[in-house]
Amino acid sequence: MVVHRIIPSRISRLKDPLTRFKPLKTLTTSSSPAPESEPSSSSSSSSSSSDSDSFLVEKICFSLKQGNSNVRNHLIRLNPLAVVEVLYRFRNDLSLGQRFVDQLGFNFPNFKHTSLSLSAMIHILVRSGRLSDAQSCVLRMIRRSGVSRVEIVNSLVSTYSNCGSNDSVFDLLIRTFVQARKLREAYEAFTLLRSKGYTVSIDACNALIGSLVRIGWVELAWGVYQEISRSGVGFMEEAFELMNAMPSKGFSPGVYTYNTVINGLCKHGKYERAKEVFVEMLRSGLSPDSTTYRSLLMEACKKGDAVETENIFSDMRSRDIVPDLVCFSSMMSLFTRSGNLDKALMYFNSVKEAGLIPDNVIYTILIQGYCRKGHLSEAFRVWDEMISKSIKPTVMICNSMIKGYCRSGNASDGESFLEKMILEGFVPDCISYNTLIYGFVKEENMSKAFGLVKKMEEKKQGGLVPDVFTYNSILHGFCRQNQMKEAEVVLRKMIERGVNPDRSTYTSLINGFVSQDNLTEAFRFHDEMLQRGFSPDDKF
DNA sequence: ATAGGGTTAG
Repeated sequence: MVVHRIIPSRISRLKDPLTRFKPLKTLTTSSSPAPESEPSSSSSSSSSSSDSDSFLVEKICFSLKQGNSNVRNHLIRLNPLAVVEVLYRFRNDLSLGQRFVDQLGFNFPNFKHTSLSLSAMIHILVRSGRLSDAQSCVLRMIRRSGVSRVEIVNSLVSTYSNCGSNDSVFDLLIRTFVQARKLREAYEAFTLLRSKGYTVSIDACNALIGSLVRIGWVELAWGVYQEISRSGVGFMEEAFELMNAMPSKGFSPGVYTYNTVINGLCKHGKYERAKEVFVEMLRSGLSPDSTTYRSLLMEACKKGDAVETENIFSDMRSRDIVPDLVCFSSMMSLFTRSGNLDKALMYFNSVKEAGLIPDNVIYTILIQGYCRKGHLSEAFRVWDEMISKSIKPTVMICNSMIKGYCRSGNASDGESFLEKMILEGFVPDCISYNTLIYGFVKEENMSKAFGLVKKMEEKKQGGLVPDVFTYNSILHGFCRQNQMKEAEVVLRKMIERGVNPDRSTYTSLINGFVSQDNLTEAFRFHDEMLQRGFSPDDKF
């Protein structure tokens, strides 16, 4: 059985840099270092490499090479420039470089580093593969007050070759900025590095682009993207290399980057730009995947552009990319919104042809489409099919059916439907009742409407609280029947109950008074509406 | 340690 002893080099490999850089009480000698005995940059600051400094550097290097693990006595007189000097000496011996860094951090956690000394340590740690330790140095560097991005980048760059470093140091810098949510800084550092001819890996760029896109700084993300694509061959080579290196992951970094940018541009309504990037993607020889197409397709749907949507869709099919349920539901929603139910039904059938199983959202959209037009029998056909596939009707679907009854002028059948569903265990919500209430109001059946308001408040029906939609429906009903006194009572009641009137409330009131030729009252409510911060309806 | 979601009321 082997007993492992804890030796200094083991301590130095402890994962958490903070514990390592903190002096351990049990290990520090009784003569703990007084603050004034700690090395400081001010003590011998002026000369960059005085004779005493270079002598000190020699002594430290010698001691470390001899395997003398405790060079604490020498380190006491150390200044940041000497740190840099020592690390330059060890550029070809990473284990000694690490030992020095660890000794320094272990004995003097409060050493007053400069950007240069931290940079040198970062290079050594990155080369040694100790990324989390390197990252804590980066954090230390970027958190030092009054340090500009230019200084940070310059420090890393000026110590770069003497430390025998490589560009993955810059990846770490960018990633650290990104993780610290300092995206402006990350972007500036990226730009600076690129202007100096250094590269940042595709991965780090993607992390930056993704974060920029997420907070809406699509312009900056676009800038990073352009810089990547402008740098051309090198980057693309790297992309393809990576792609070949990890086929098991199943995605290509090039496609990934484009998808991030395209999706971000779509999300922020910059569809035309997204299309430009898409074209650029095709030109660079990459194949768009379902994510690429979904971003474009969904944005085209949201815009209500049916022609564009169908172009994207057929383009996608021509590449044998199978659209998923989200693509289909987006398209069906587009066509039901514009009243083109034939098209919606066509895509509903395509769902099955594509080998997908329609879910409740797909059924909702189709049922809703029919119900909005009052085509109850079609809606029921779809409903029956849904039930036969053992998909349970959701509140939303039931509400759509209620809407369908009301649209076809049959609010009381809608109420029967609701009651039947309640018996089957369905739990209605405010929208269920509000839809029905508005249906009765349109049929000028105010007593039924009132009855439902009472009903929705009953505990056994769910104990729902009437909201602004409920009150607006009732108030609207009174206004249409020229019962303006009653309408005002409703207004007062809703305010009293803490439900704020909205633009629709005032529109009903104003319209009611106008149709009675009572312009004084109409203007009074018009002013009140403006006072409450609602802009007037287009009608005025 | 990297992108990504669809459906309801006046």
